[in-house]
Amino acid sequence: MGHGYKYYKGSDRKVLQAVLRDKDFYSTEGRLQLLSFLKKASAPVSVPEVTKQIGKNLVEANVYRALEALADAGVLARSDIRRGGAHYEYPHSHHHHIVCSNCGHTEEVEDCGGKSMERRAFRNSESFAEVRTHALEFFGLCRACAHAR
Amino acid sequence: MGHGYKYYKGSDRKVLQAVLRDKDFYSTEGRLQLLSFLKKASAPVSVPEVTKQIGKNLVEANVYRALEALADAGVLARSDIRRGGAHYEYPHSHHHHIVCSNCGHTEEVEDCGGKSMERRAFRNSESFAEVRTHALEFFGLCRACAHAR
DNA sequence: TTTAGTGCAAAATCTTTGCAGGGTA
DNA sequence: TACCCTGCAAAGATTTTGCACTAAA
Repeated sequence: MGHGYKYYKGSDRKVLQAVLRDKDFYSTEGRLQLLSFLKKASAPVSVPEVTKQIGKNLVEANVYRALEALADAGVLARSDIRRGGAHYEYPHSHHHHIVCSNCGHTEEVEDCGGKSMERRAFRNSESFAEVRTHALEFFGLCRACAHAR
Repeated sequence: MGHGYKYYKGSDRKVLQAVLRDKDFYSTEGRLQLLSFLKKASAPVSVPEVTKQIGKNLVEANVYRALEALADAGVLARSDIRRGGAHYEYPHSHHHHIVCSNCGHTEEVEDCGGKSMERRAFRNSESFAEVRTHALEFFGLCRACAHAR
């Protein structure tokens, strides 16, 4: 069995181009900007945020289309973080998040044994042909918000 | 340590009234209808869906307020299920869902060792004072959609 | 040249907010 | 009575859609 990733050589831009081609996406300027931006971001970002930060080169409607497609293809990870809509991030590693219910502060959580959970969920399911992915989020109170009570 | 639930005697309505009072909510007609509806539902439901189904007795703005408050108090469970906004359900038991990415078909998944995951996430976190809950969803393809390819 | 991606504009959905009046403890 | 809850109305945020045009393969 393979190792599950590809070794891309070259500059960041070329890496991202290769990622896109590998998934049968046209390698366009807009998508390269999106991926590049998300690759540098340190937390999941919402569509309006991405759009605003990148500037006028991209239209919001299209960012929705692009990020959703990239997430469906597994190039990006989507998390529903209970703060106004879907958030996306570049999955440097497989992980999840703890989110402060009060202020939205986010911290990464290392892997949870996700693949084995997926396998178990699939085995016990009655009507599913495959399980492709999962989403896991923890919610609580960060120390700052806990103090402010 | 306790067993984590209360034994309520009496009719459904009285049970729900007790649940509400127990959490310091006023026991109002609107909330009783919401809880009663969700208790019978077989899958997580969105706010617009609940509102439409229950009828004119409730205003959407209020359903948002009520369900969010009840979820925060632990009376309901919220799942962000990648289908247009938050969904709520009456937690007959602690469980999660597998959702078909194609058609939205939903099936329940038994518990995942959630409490121990929460404890582990909390222990490894750097800036959190507590972890209260978690959300976990699996995504895949149901058999019907897999065949239709 | 064939197919996919994009900008633009409009609409549909989902959600929040403020406030005055009515219900619950 | 005191406080919470609700309806109403309005605004804000998020997301989807159609279509003509452009860019990538």
